Amino acid sequence: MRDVSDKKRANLRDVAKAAGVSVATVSRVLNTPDTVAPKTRENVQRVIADLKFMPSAAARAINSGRTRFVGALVPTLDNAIFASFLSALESTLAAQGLSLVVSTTGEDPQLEVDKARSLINIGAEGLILSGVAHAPELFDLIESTSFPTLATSFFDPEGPLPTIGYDNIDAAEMGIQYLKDQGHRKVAVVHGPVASNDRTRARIEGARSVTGVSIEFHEVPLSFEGAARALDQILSQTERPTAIACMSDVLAIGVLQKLQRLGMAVPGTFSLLGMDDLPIAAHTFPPLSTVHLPVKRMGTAAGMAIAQWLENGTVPKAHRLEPRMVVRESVARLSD
Amino acid sequence: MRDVSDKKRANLRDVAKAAGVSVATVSRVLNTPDTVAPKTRENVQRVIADLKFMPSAAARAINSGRTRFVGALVPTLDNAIFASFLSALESTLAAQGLSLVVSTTGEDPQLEVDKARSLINIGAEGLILSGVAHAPELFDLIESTSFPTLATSFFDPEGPLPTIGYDNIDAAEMGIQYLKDQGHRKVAVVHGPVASNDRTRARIEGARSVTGVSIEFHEVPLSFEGAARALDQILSQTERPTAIACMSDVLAIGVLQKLQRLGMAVPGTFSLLGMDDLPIAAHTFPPLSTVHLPVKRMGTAAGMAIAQWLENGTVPKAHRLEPRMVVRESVARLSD
DNA sequence: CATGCTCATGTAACCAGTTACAAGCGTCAA
DNA sequence: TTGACGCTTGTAACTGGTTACATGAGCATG
Repeated sequence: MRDVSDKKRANLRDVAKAAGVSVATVSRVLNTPDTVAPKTRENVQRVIADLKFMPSAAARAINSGRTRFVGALVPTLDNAIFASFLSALESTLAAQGLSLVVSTTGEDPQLEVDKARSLINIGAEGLILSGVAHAPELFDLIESTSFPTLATSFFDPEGPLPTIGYDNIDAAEMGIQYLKDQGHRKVAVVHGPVASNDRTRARIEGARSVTGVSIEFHEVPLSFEGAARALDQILSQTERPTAIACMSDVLAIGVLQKLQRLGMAVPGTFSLLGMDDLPIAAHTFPPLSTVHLPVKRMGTAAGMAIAQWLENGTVPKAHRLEPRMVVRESVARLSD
Repeated sequence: MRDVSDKKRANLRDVAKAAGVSVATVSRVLNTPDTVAPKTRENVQRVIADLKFMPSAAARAINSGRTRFVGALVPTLDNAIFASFLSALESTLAAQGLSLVVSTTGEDPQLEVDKARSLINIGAEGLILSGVAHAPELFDLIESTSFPTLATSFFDPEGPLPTIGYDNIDAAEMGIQYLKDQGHRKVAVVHGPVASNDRTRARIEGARSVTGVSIEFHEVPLSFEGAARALDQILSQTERPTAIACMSDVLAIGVLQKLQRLGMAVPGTFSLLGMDDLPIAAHTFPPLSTVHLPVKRMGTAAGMAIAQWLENGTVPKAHRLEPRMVVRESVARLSD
């Protein structure tokens, strides 16, 4: 009998009674310890320890209006690029006393809206979106509640939301321009699904913007299998490109492995360019030349920005992170 | 002026007033709509929509005692094996109406305790641990509060916590036994840090348990760089092994890439075996033979188990998932 | 026409905290 | 001795929901 009642988590009143003080005093010991007399304080603290009392976060939240957690929406965790981003984001938030709730959307705008709504419902104080052609309903939701929301993985100073990210057009242009500088005039671009993915669309636009290079586009699922399929398409053509530019390292690595299996040399037969700069890119054979996207810094910046926003109400300005061309050994210099 | 007051999120009382009903009726419309007269219900629902009312999760939690989220502690998000696990876990939880709060511990037992405490503090209903030599304090914390906690990434029917995972001893044994069956008698085992990582220790034990094979161990950081370093060690020896068994695919891929860079054939010069079966393992060149660890199923199982636990109070039984030898092309059959 | 029942709704207590305000107490100066 | 002040503590209202219980209307039945 006693055991059962003992099981229930102790609350403020229990502590107050056991310590022979009022609930206010206990609350003060927790929040403003220096306003209570040392003797009382120590007594209360002992009782708290004895009863293993933990204040209910929900009850606190109801008063302060602060839940101290933010939600992040990412398309998937299965691509290292997002995992890497979240990893940096989580550490940064943790250092600010905030927790991170993760939801995956699978690039589905409707699912994104639902999950966003759900995150807000359960009390997230802010939202961090990443890289999806967000459904208009989502903007309505965010705007109507003026909910602290940050968009990442792209940069757009004009957009309705503050963005922290890189310019995907630039990134792709930088990669293709590099290929051009190395003498490539015919390039195959391999990219993931375009539907409901504005980052990919921007990259295509960036690739197109480079003049003097003839480009063909291959849209495939964003996976190793997809990459292999793209390569099949490329090989089946009569007039082959000299370089393959992949809009994601996952695709580049898929292409690379398939080429090796076919016994085709990189950069001998094809030059190969990636984008993202996943950790593995430095360790492939040959090491992959790729456009580095600063996702770690993006995670840190997003974490800091949202923390500031929640703490001081300072709405972050759009924050642009520069992609960087990382030259390794997968692209050959073509002499004319 | 009006704008400012409009900004405040509407609450139950506001809705009740605007709809000309009592708070109880509004609450009923939300929770048990069929106990409210259709006319009233529709009226209230319209007002709710007008005011964009969203019930506060905190206030609900305070009554029901349920926050509807669970915490997961993983060493890192930068290894695909954990990201993959979390991905499955998150989908499963979402389907059960639960959210997932992610914390990373970097294999640091003290940090794990801190983060666990913090997760419980902020109201997590359950905890999912994975693969770390958990500090004794953590057990005290969990046991003293009989907090719903699940351990994953290993299997131990005797342990203090319900476990859902594979037997790491078995997994390693299976891999080394396979090498033995293929005629290998001298094997280099490459593994990550042993300190505060009981899974790695178990794998070493499993490798040792195979008789008739001479094994040397190489402990390195769990990264591509670490793998390269291990290979350097192996190559510097006078009597080289015929096979390299890596206790993680990350290491295996690191070794593979380094071997390629050195122009050494796999499985010609060395046979190579991995563990985890990351998606990329099927796409390396040559495709990597590896011990498949069912992390996706583990994520799903853990999600279901904790949901059941919270819903019905059914404490899950230890749940064993079988590793599986995946034979691809990186291990050569040695004739005697 | 009175009684009993069901159905819809309202009142108020309750959850576990925070906090404005009041009050008790001791100390010191006038 | 009295009043002012500061320090510590307690009372009770408040946060935003849920829900036990009470109330009252509408209808069928005796």
